[in-house]
Amino acid sequence: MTPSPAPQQRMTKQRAAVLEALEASTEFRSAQAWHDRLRHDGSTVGLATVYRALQALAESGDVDAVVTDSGETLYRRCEAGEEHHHHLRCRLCGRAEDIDMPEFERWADRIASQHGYSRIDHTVELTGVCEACAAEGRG
Amino acid sequence: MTPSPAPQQRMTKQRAAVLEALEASTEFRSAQAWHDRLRHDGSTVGLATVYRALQALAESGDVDAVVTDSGETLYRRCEAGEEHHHHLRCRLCGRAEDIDMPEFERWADRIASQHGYSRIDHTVELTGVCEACAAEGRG
DNA sequence: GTTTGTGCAAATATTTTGCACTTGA
DNA sequence: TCAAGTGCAAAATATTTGCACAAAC
Repeated sequence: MTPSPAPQQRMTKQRAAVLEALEASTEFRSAQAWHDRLRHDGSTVGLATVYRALQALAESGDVDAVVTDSGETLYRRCEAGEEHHHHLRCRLCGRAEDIDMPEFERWADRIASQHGYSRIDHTVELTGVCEACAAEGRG
Repeated sequence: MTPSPAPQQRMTKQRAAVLEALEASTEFRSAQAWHDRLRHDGSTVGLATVYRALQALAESGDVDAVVTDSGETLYRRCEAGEEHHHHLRCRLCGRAEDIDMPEFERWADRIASQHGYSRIDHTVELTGVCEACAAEGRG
């Protein structure tokens, strides 16, 4: 019965580095990719630590996490205190736009109740090819 | 430059068993779960074969595949020749309903073009707790 | 000083692949 | 016949965990 009111997170050098990396980009990247980037930037942080940090941040809502079709989990920093929102992500370069869809939220709730479902959650991911990537003829 | 016009699939005992299992349920299950069920039902089919079969079926559009938050891929039979559709899935028992959302498709395309994205694809997964599970007070 | 975080390596979990053998069309 | 399918075991990929040590508060 330990109360643990709000699991305090200590600000370590490693965690700061992860946050800094997240701040420096708006792209969704896998834990491994963030780790690579950190190592390239001179950090000696361990892979497991990056996983643990991203996990903690995702749990506290400070980063967005999405799962790709291949089962990889991608992370991206989340605008502070932002409302629940969705993403339009370029599947080639990882760039992502935030999009709002208030109509959808209402619609989802309605459909769910019609089918007798409660405690609804939803995942919406739009992926495509952004203008820059399309211009380069990639893909 | 082999033409390979339409990759013919042979109907083997194993593949038939997989299809039969899929037909007997409307729930989303992981490849491993389908394999377990097949073994329980007396089949001696191998795990790799189940993976290969589900993969082939998903590719040909005969089964629906979704990826969970934890990265597992779930499969379910797909109504023959059905249009693109989405699911409302119970995260406790795996039951799922098919839902239609023509408005959403149009809306997604519009949003995407507004941001300059092309070749749009989307993932929409609604999850919740179905009436039966809620009644049992699970979760 | 005690609790939380870290690095490493080993463990897990899921899915894929190489290969010799079998089988459906 | 013979290309496609299968089983097994090993590989690949992605992530988690145990543990001794270090650092934060």
